[in-house]
Amino acid sequence: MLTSTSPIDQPSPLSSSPTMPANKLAFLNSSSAFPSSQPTTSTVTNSNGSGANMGRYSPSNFYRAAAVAAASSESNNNRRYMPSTPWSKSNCFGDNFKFEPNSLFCPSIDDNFLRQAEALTKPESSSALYYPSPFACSSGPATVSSSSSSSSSTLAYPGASNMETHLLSDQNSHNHHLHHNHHPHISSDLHPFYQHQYAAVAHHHAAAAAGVLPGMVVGMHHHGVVTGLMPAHELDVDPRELETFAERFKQRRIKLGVTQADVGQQLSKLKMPGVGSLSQSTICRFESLTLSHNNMVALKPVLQAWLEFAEAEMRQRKKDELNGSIGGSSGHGSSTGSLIDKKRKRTSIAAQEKRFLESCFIQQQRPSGERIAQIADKLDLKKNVVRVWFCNQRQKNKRLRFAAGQSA
DNA sequence: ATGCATGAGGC
DNA sequence: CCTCATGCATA
Repeated sequence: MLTSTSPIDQPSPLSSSPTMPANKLAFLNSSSAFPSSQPTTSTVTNSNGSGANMGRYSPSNFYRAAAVAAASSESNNNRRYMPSTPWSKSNCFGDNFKFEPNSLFCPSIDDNFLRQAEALTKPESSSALYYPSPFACSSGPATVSSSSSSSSSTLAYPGASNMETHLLSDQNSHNHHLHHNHHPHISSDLHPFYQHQYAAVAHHHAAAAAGVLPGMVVGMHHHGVVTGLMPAHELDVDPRELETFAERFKQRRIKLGVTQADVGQQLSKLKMPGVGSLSQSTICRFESLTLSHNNMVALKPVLQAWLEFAEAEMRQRKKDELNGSIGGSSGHGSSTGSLIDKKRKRTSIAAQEKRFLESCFIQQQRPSGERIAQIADKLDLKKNVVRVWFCNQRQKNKRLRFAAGQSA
């Protein structure tokens, strides 16, 4: 009763063809008997109460508008947006670029699809054909085994080694010039494959002339997201500026002795219209520039406001102390820890499965529901898990990397 | 810092 | 069922 089944959790119509789970993973077991052939969190029993008091934001049209506008802006070719509108379902490139001639007629093609993905997961097979990346075949098979830690999924691709990812950032002409080494892994987050896609997508489709003009102030809001104070033209925001700000923000934040989580919480104190609190995750992502451009742009003024607020506060405090005023007054303590919280469990997809998924992704970034079901079936994962994985993968793929080719 | 997840809004 | 912003949970 209490457990509300997640709405997206569908019974997967395709699973009507019960296949033996044992067979499904045969390809995985063949080479190495991996400990847990199943996701560590076998079932997503959670259903989480979606935090009764958790304010959850939703995307605003605001962002969208900007994204679309970005798509039509020639001066911003370097932005890696994926304008949702233009290529939502069928796009000439980037999305479904699988070159199967008659994939719709042959029933065995699907099988072929999975076989391909399977092949790609095997170190021996250098089917680099499916890697549009220039580095695709630069380094041999090897690397796959290094992903045993299951945490570095993005590097798990066959042939995606540190060296390559390094090259990758170079290709982007994005050499962390000013900022130092704090996040060595950030620039190596994207697989060459992804980069390529982006490059390809970036230059076309200016056709979708957005109805959003730079300068128009979309004051609309739905529930409580950041609304009124965003610059009406995100497009004018230079990625370099964001990068600089993010870096500086982090430094000053640290100087203030405030954690990312603190920032998130204190944000609500600002009482900015439509601005509540944010999570540590978001602050972290902001600082590391791992949010979408629009998201960065939207959050920047908010965080900037906080920064100024916090610094002003600190100055004030220091002043007070110098005046020999009454200090302290930072008492607090009562915090009842509710242990009866129902925690949501995170499914952990094993490295092997991830590799398979990644291979599938290479063939098709937006697999159909049926395909997803097949994959899920093969990996013995819930369809929804696979679906979400693809969604996240796409999103990750789209994730911004600022300062790329911003030399002009 | 990041993987898997939720949910709103949109086709 | 997608995208996008965002968060919990965790490595």
